[in-house]
Amino acid sequence: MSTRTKLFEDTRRVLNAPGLRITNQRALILEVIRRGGRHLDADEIHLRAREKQPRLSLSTVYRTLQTLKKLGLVKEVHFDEEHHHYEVKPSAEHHHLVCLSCGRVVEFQYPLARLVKRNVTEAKDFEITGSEVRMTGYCLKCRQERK
Amino acid sequence: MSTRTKLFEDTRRVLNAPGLRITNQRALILEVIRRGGRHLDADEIHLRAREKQPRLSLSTVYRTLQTLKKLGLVKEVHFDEEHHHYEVKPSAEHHHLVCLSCGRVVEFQYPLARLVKRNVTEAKDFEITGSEVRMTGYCLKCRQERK
DNA sequence: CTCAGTGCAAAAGCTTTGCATAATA
DNA sequence: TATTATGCAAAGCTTTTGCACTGAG
Repeated sequence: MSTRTKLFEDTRRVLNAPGLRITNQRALILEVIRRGGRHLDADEIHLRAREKQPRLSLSTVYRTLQTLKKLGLVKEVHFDEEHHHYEVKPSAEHHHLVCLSCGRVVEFQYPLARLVKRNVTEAKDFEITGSEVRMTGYCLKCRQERK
Repeated sequence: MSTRTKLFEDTRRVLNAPGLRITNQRALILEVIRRGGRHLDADEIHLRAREKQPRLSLSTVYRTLQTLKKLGLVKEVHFDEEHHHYEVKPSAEHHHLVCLSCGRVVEFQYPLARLVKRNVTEAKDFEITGSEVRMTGYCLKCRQERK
């Protein structure tokens, strides 16, 4: 089975919504997000995808990201300042530590949702579907360099 | 004591960093943020401030916001999609519920930081200075309207 | 009087959109 | 063949910056 076909098989599995078409671009973008480790932004995805498909446009990246978001396949996360980042939807709940000095993002697992959900749902009459915890501070390396 | 003088007294108390000057614009912007309830974005602040000082520019709003951020007087929070929002730095730790349907933001208090800090600091060698929890879901009103 | 702060306009990101063309189902 | 998706270029937004002028200290 060729790489290309395999990609398609894989993509078909996840992009099987009615009216949706499976294209090279989508397969590639999905692959990039999956391989790429976590927390890629649109530009980074574009960059990496273009290594294999140089004519792929940024707009397609954005449009695909929106599509994947609607399908619930990727999650948009909001780090510090600027633009959006995307990560494949994780199975285990995890959160982010952002270093204010070097910008590095570390993940940590902590089952907050369950803990908080019960309290909040009752107290605020809010049906919670997702949670994101972002803690800021300084990583070991930067703390050492400050000294 | 005139309103203007009172404003200045108040502003002086918080803007007393070396080299910083106290201006009408800063006093006004600070006032708007404080009165304005929570979660204003730059544009909204600009709008409200201009009711009293029509020539105040958006750039000044942005620059003041940066200044206040550096002074630790306001906090930048990241809601769902687009641009930044600002709130006066709260004394009590609180977090946000964002309704995916109507965009309403509800605050809730929950002493997460202490709880999580201990675990995370040790496990990840990360010195935590701030935390933000954003939970998404559907508020009571929107849930009722869906039915 | 000096230097920080302001307004204005222009620039600089990131993201979205319109339209003709290409590709999927 | 009927649509959906793409590429390109242009437009849209939010945010930042340069510069001459104003105003606080």
